[in-house]
Amino acid sequence: MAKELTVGQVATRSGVAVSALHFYEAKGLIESHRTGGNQRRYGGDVLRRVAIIKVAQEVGISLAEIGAALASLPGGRTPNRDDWNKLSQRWAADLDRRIHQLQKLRDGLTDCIGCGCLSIDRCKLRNPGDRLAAEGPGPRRLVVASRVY
Amino acid sequence: MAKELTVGQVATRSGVAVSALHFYEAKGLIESHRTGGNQRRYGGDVLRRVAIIKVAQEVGISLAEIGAALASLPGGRTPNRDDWNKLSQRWAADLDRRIHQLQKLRDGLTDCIGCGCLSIDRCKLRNPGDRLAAEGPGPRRLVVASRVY
DNA sequence: GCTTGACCTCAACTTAAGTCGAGGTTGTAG
DNA sequence: CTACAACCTCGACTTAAGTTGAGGTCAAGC
Repeated sequence: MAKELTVGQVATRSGVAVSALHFYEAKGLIESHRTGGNQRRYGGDVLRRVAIIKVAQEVGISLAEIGAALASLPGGRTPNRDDWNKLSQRWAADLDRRIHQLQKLRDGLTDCIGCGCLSIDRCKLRNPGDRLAAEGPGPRRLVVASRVY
Repeated sequence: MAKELTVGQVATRSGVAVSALHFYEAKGLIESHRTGGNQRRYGGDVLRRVAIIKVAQEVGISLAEIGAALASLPGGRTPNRDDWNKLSQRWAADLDRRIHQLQKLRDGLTDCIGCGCLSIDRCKLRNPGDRLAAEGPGPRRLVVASRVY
């Protein structure tokens, strides 16, 4: 049997703070069972889960989305190569979309250099149709949320 | 003389909420003078300023950075074509950097598809050297802030 | 001259992703 | 068997970019 890990061990091995692990657990992203003295013990699979969480975060995916993705893994078991495949592909596609959106914005910005058109309605960047260009998991997730919901 | 605008008028014309305009003013991004009855009145230039703020935000630039950029405009005057030029170029360069970072991440993700290597230290995505790949004004500005400062 | 809608300030709340600290318990090395 | 490190919970705090609401004032049309 793989040895059980304490929070501290998971923290040092994964490079994530203990408080963050507590937090992930509260959010249902990872799980543990408890010792008689109410201390957490983790199976070795938690390291891979945390690794996935971190990678996904770097890719710009929110914990909520990560949680949903992890929860959607059949049976809630430790993700295997195939599961990871699916997540990777999904997230790579996400990333692609965001890259394209940013490229569109960049092109618009380049076009606008020197045009001084910002207050004019026809400017690409100010065109409402293109306004959703920066949508998706981006810097303004909060703003988007508060605007939309 | 260009007619003065009320907050409400600026709000409808710019598509930004009144509360957001108050907020921008508190942050020093826009200015107004007051009527005898303490109500805000704006010059027409505020519309262009707000337009610039929105575009910059869509590009992923924080209000703090936008404020700094606007404040750096010589004399605090209404930005003219040349000023806009400089800002555009700066922001386009920013955007470029972020696009490249995301592309690096995407490539890493693609390489990893099916490799099942997440728990292995040599994985590109888990390599500490590449960890800063998602740095910069991105989705995790907050996270970065709370980690770094 | 009064009513109604737009405006004012200020404080509290929101979201995400945690961190920090207080006050108390557990587990292990010596 | 005791000291001390590591663990526990819970609540408050952080940042960004605003929104919401209370309580009060202003301006414009009739």
